[in-house]
Amino acid sequence: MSTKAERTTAYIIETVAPVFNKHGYIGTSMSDLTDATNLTKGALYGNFENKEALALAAFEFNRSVLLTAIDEHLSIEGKAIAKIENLIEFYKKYDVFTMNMGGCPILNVGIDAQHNNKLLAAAAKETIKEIEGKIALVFENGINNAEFKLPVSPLQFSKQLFTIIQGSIAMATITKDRKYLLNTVTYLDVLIKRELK
Amino acid sequence: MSTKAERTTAYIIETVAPVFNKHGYIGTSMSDLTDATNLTKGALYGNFENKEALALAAFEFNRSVLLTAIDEHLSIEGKAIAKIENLIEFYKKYDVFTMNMGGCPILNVGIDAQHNNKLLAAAAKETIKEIEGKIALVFENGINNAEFKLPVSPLQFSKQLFTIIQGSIAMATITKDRKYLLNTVTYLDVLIKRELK
DNA sequence: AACAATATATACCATACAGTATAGATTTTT
DNA sequence: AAAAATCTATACTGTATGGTATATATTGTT
Repeated sequence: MSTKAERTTAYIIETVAPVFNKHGYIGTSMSDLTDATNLTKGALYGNFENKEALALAAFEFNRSVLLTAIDEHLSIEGKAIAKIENLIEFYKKYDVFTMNMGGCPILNVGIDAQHNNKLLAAAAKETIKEIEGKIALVFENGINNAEFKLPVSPLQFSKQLFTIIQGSIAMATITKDRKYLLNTVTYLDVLIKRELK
Repeated sequence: MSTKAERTTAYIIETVAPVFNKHGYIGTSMSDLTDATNLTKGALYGNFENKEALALAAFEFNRSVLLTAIDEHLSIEGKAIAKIENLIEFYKKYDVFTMNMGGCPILNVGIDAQHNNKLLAAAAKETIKEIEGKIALVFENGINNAEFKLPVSPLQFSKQLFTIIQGSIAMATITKDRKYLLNTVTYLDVLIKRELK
């Protein structure tokens, strides 16, 4: 069983994660965090070196939740196309999924941290690479199993797929209109079926 | 001719615009602005009511520059398809275009202001609507002139086009890799030619 | 149960923040 | 060129910021 301190650290991270994700690195103050956690500064600074370490742990937490969900949707039994379709279905409800974490962590941190925190910005960039790689792997398997052919390399196709997904997330976020997710991602489904021959 | 005060106000706006666009509403301090403008707080508060008014004027400025460029690219002589292609060509070099303003104002402000400033968030949302409308109008003209048919309504098609564009902007921004712009927007060109029948 | 180790609360830094009052400088108008 | 109007610099609020020192509580260990 985990020690009390470990549980406190975990509690801080998961409580603080949506606050950072919503208000950004600079937009989140230490008192926002003491308010959210009902802990004092002493507790926070006892478990984390500084605000930056807290923000990094918070992003790492959201990132992990997201990557786990993506892995789950890509690892269902069946053909590669089914896996991709399953992932697209996941992104159709992405707004609901990211509700608790306060929006898409990649987009929020990636944009917010761009000129405010190098480590966070690098972490967001790295997460994109990771997801693209996971999707590319599925395409690669599909090709190797003679399921389909692609007009471009698996990684390139994966990048373009994820770009469109991230576009629909950005638009849905900024306009607060989930139709962007539904429509664009539905369109994606049609597109992929046409492209994979 | 414009008065001195008007010129100062204009100077403040254009100087302050990229600072706000890069560092966000909360991430930008009044001393950042006095540094950038080489003016004192007295000058800034003499020309603007408060920080929020400055941020709104700054966004309005960037938005206007962007909309003017879009208008220009959509109003060339020729068929609707040529206009759309011209717009896509513009977005291929969007990173260069937005360099001076510190990145895409719609994306930056739209994400940054989401949980930090309602007026700015609303302004970003409104700008998206405006651009979508402009693009939709071109599609509408193309249909009316019997240039092509669309699988969905002009506005819907415009929304999907702009979503993909904004996706490539988001990805290029977060990963600091302009290939996302080049590749995705090139892909868009192929896609449109196939879709417009 | 007692002790050592650790975690948290409190009180406190120095600094930075948005915003203001006002005096002095600069425009604009006459 | 003088007067009125306007703009800008300076000095100053009160508050909030991230971070720290230390005393007190709470754990984990024997």
